[in-house]
Amino acid sequence: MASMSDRTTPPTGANGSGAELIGQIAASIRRERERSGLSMAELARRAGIAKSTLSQLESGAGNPSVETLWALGVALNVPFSRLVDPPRPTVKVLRAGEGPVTHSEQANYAATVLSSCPPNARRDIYRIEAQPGETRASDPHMPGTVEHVMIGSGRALVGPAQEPVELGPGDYISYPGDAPHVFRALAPDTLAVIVMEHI
Amino acid sequence: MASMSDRTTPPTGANGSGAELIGQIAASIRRERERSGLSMAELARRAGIAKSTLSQLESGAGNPSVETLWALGVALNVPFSRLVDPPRPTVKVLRAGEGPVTHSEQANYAATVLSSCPPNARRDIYRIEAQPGETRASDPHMPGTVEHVMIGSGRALVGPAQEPVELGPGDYISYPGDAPHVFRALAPDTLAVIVMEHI
DNA sequence: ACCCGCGGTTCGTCAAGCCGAACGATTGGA
DNA sequence: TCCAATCGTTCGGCTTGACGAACCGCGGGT
Repeated sequence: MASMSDRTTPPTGANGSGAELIGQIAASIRRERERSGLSMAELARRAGIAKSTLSQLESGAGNPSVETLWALGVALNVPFSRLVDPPRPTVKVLRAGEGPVTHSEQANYAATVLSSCPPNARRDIYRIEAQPGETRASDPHMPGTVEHVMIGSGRALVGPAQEPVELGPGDYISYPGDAPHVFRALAPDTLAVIVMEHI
Repeated sequence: MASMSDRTTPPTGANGSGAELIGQIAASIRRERERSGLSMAELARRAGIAKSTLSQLESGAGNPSVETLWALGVALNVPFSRLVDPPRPTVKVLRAGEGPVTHSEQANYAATVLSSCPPNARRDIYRIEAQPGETRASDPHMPGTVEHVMIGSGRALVGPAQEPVELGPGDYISYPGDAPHVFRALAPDTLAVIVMEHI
């Protein structure tokens, strides 16, 4: 079980495409609107669209333009993606020892994927267990990527390749992941979490 | 500076709305298409749309329907949201001691917001430093929320309220955040990271 | 030189989104 | 009871997105 995937907003391809999509949007809009207790007229007014348009959208007669949908997202104060992809989650536990296959392994470096998104979605979570040794440099990832690192125990030198920062237990750093960056353990059994988000 | 916000895909409202949006979409589509080395004709074919449509979209003459945009997302194998919101990040460091104002503080519990998203976006990152004591129960958050917890040091009982799990250093768990759940430290100075994502 | 294929843009047509207004249905107050 | 306000739906129209075909520009093969 190397993947441990959980879904997000992936163009899955296994998607019923058209009708399926607008059905979800219709349901999502109605759900979010009712959740925030607005009437169609009020929501339409805030979003700057005709209430007739909104009515048709919620009734599933759809395929709105992105501007329209965006306006609704703004008015509902809800991230765009939630309107096109409603989800439901589950519980997962991963014991310290049992890496579900340690993803990337090198002499002094062991990373485990805790939670990843399908093909190339929005964020991955890694557990890093590292031993002191030479600097481990990562090539830039997708543009727009951000990495968040939190040290659990030990010490590490981490951050942008040009100006890494020394961190200890409880320390946190975030930096662009689309530029060269490094991670080097300074103490034995250094434990860290890396959240890599692709935005 | 309780916020430490970084942007994502929020209907920010401070958005140049129309033209701004379709401009971003135009750029994103072109960027992603070229990144995957496809020609307009080929991408249009895979997405099942007319290449003329694609041409107009990339040229900024836009406001595509969601179906069209979704089809492109599928063909490009890229999450929907990336097509409407490209970002750029910065570096931030937070030393163990210096909570930027410890966000939520109780006798045996101290949570610090490491990284949060505007109003109600997609994910927040917390650092938890807890002392043994009574169980700390969290009310459900937004529907669709998922929490990821990684223990850095110490021990803690964490998970769904009905069936929490005991975790030690390096242990990881994820569970629905829209249902009641708990976090109880079992050892002094228990350190944890919580990634809360709103999907 | 010629032609064929390919990448990208432009044009004319058709369908569909979006809009304002008008329409039943329901609720609450004078 | 009647009126007014609100909520949601439905109906012409104007606008615009999506499509196919035709159109330039280019390179490679014969």
